Amino acid sequence: MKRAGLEGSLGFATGLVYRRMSNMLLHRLKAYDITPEQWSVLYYASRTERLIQRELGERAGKDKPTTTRIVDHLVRKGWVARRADEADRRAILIEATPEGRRLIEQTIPVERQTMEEAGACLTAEERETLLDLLHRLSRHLDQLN
Amino acid sequence: MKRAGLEGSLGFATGLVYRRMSNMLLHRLKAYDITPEQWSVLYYASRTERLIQRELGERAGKDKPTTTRIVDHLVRKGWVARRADEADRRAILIEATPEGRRLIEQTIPVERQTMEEAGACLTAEERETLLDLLHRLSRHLDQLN
DNA sequence: GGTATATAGTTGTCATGACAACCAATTGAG
DNA sequence: CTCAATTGGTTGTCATGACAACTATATACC
Repeated sequence: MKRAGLEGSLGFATGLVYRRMSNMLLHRLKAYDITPEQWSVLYYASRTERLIQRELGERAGKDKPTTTRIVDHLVRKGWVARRADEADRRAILIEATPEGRRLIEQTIPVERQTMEEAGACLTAEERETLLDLLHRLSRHLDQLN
Repeated sequence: MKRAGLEGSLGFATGLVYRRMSNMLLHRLKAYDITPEQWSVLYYASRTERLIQRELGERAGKDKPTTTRIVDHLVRKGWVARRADEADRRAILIEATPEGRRLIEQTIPVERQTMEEAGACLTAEERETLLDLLHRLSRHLDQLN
């Protein structure tokens, strides 16, 4: 199919969709004073015990400096705590506080609902297809480095 | 299908793919001293005559402040010029310079090739499907505002 | 054991993107 | 015509993300 401008570019198309989705979620989360990126980090922090900062960042898809700064924000807001790792003194264990856990439980439905509405123009099957294609791309791009 | 963590979230998946693709292109364009976002704006500037800054930003999917700043960079590098619009004295016409046009012609194959490699894990048909789903999402999200 | 290398984290700088506040010019309603 | 609202653009602030440089600790190799 012939497309005008950059509409045929995968990078351009994913960027547009990502920014719009992220923005939509930003507004829905505004009442909770948390950004989508902070939310994803707090989410993973709340799901796992004994997670060091590097692992947390990797799961959330963030690099080291970004992880440091997002965790800084979460600490300042009282949603996670940094704790020494006695086994490896370079490492820092990140733990969600009770307030952080409460916030995540409250907002999981907000995230779900937002993604639901964002994807409402697609059938359930199309959404599955899209997720599958994105996951394959993601893994492929990870390997290219 | 059951997925761990945020893998089932469309926002998380598109964000991951977008960042990785954008990063890949950033490296490929490094030799030309242009970022992917600047590239997309210069691309549209080079495709159309008599484009005012707002229109340019809209096509490239940027808001007003972002457009101002990206155009600032492009002007500093000598790839576009700002020109008064006699019909509307609020508006500014953006025009790609010959150097800007030369750069875009040189780098269009770089962008194409990069997206080609990025999408190499998908069949041509899957790529079409993906683009179609993304375009539909993009339009849908635009309407939600 | 001692040195080179790798790993975990922090900090600084820059580009992008979101938002709000602002200026100037244009449009529209009366 | 006049004043209010809209439109085009800029600037400031903050969060995110990329990169490089740096510190401190751990691991590997001789």
